[in-house]
Amino acid sequence: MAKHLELDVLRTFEAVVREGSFARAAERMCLTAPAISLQMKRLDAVLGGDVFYKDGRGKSLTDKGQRLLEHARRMLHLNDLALSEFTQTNFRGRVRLGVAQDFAEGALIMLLREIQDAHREVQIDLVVDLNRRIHAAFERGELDVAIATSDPLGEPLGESLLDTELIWIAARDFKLTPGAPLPLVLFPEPCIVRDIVLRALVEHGISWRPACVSTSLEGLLSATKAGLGITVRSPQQLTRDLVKVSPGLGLPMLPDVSVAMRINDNGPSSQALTRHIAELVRNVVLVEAARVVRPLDDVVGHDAVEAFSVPKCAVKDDMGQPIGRPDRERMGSRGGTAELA
Amino acid sequence: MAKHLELDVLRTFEAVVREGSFARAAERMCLTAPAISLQMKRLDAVLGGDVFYKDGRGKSLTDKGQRLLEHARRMLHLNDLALSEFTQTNFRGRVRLGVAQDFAEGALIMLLREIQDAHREVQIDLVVDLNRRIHAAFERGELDVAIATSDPLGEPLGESLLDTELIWIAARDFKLTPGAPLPLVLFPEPCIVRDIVLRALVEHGISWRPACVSTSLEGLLSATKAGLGITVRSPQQLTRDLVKVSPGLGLPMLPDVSVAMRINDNGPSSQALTRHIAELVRNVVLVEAARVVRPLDDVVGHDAVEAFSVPKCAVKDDMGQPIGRPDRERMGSRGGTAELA
DNA sequence: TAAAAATACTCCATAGGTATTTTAT
DNA sequence: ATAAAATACCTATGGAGTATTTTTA
Repeated sequence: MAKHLELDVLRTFEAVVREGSFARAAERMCLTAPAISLQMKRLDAVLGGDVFYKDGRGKSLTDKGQRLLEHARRMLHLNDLALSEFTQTNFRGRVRLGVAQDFAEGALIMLLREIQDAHREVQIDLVVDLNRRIHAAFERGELDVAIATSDPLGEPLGESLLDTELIWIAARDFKLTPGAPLPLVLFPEPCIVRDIVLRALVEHGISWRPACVSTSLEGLLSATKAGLGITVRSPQQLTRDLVKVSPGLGLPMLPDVSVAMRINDNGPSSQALTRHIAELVRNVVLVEAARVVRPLDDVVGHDAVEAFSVPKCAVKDDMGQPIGRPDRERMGSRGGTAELA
Repeated sequence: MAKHLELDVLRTFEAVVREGSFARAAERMCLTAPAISLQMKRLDAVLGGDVFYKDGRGKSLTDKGQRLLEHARRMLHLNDLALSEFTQTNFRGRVRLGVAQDFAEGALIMLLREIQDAHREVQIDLVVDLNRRIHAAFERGELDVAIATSDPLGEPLGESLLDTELIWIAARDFKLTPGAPLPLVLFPEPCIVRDIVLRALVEHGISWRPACVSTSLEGLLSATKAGLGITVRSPQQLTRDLVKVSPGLGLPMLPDVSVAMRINDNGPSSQALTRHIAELVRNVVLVEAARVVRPLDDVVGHDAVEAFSVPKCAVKDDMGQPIGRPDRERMGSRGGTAELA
């Protein structure tokens, strides 16, 4: 009656996207290249084709494939969670997890709670802090797993999980006073996003003032919601009240930032446990990144016409080359195709 | 590396629980009984045993099995959603769906939106109303699919999806005035829950007054939150502010109610489409029913000690016999075992 | 021409069917 | 005694490997 996707195939699929090539995916999955090829063919067949399209020597994801990826990640995450809960791997020990505030939200917290419930012998120490502080703590060996935005000026560190847009965000009813310095709602130093924003403003010769500086994301969002100023975050922070500022207002475009995951296998924590927790956290971050609030709301701006679309989230491979590249062919409501190889 | 659950096995597992027997599950799954037996054995093996325990001639779910069921339902739901989205079954047509207000919440609405997005040729007409009105509309042939609480006095109608507790709910800071008539927050007539509550109060000789009557669930909850009175709903309505009233206060225990799903195959809508939508909706209702807000909050009461546990949700089979029966052996944090056959 | 993916072909692991035994009411 | 599940055994499907061909930068 009901058909089923096979989770191994979906796992391979995810690996293919992550690795950016069948061959490397094969290695990761401990399979041969032809096996990968066949699995992807089967997957394509089950879904009625149009998951990949030929793109030179390699293949790329169609829009359909992109959406499949989201489903696949969700299903794999559930699978991993379930198996983690049931398989008595008598995990025990402590894992020190550091995340930037943007990630310390519902889903991650719930994951940690579920882990706590399932593995009473596991203790997870969560540190939530600014990106740079997370990186610093990791480098001091105080963290086993770190999730934080990469500094665009420095070397790419750890595994790049995804690229996220940075967008200007304001309260729905926020009115910009032309001529006056731009009222900004910011994290204090040392903050990567802050640096990016200020650099962009300086480049464009836009004057600004710190309307609100808060160490907590909560505080930032509240202040923005209250109309104290405008802020810059990833599109995931958009809500019913907090909307994207129209590009028409002349604010500078901001570069994408890369979210990285760093793992320290050699720390005092058990390697297996660390990796396991890291994988679960990685899943949750990727799944959440795809979760999109799709309000058909207007953006803030003078004309306030352009409803915003979904966040552009490009997956990158190990080499740092973007293998998801939206806005291409088959542009659907969710974004474009994603190049694979 | 990573192990995987097989979705066909999980589907079988779900069928076994739903049907209450390997043999009937075999029929539903178009397999033979030994095949079911083996699949369940494999499942058990992957999870390290303890999914079933022998219970007379049949088998019953352990607590672990019960939790597995929740995971299984989520995964199957995602699978069905994904396939529904991708498999161009060129579904087209209209389905008229009626649900009681308690189910017209986030998850169901989101499901409908996803269906809309994926199948632009499908139109779903959603009717939200009181349980009895939903039943009545279904019987008048105005609905293709109906989800509503069964009237405990009448015949069981349709497929019973689950049994839910009814509990007394009040605002966290609500203070009951001893001696005064009980201030109730209720739906107006004709309402099944209302009848149950009033009948119970009459039986116990407790006087009451209609502190608030609203046709909208939203209104009910707001009024309760505001402390206008106490209300009766399923435990899923519990939130941070709305907590369970301690049994110590002497309010009568209320019977479980059964939530039924009724499908009209022969209506003007396409049979395949109707069944398909019905299955998706069924999934979502079951998955949501398991979703538990587990605040470690106190209940309202004089002593306010007993933190409430998870809702008791027993799955029933076609014959109306409860096959999930909590509070038995191996009582875990989530409930007890569930008898199968 | 060199890389990556697709194809051809073989093999074997295993899931499911039929037949039978075990178990519990 | 009967209904249900477990076991034994067999068969066949199909997934993965090795070897080879095709593709394209």
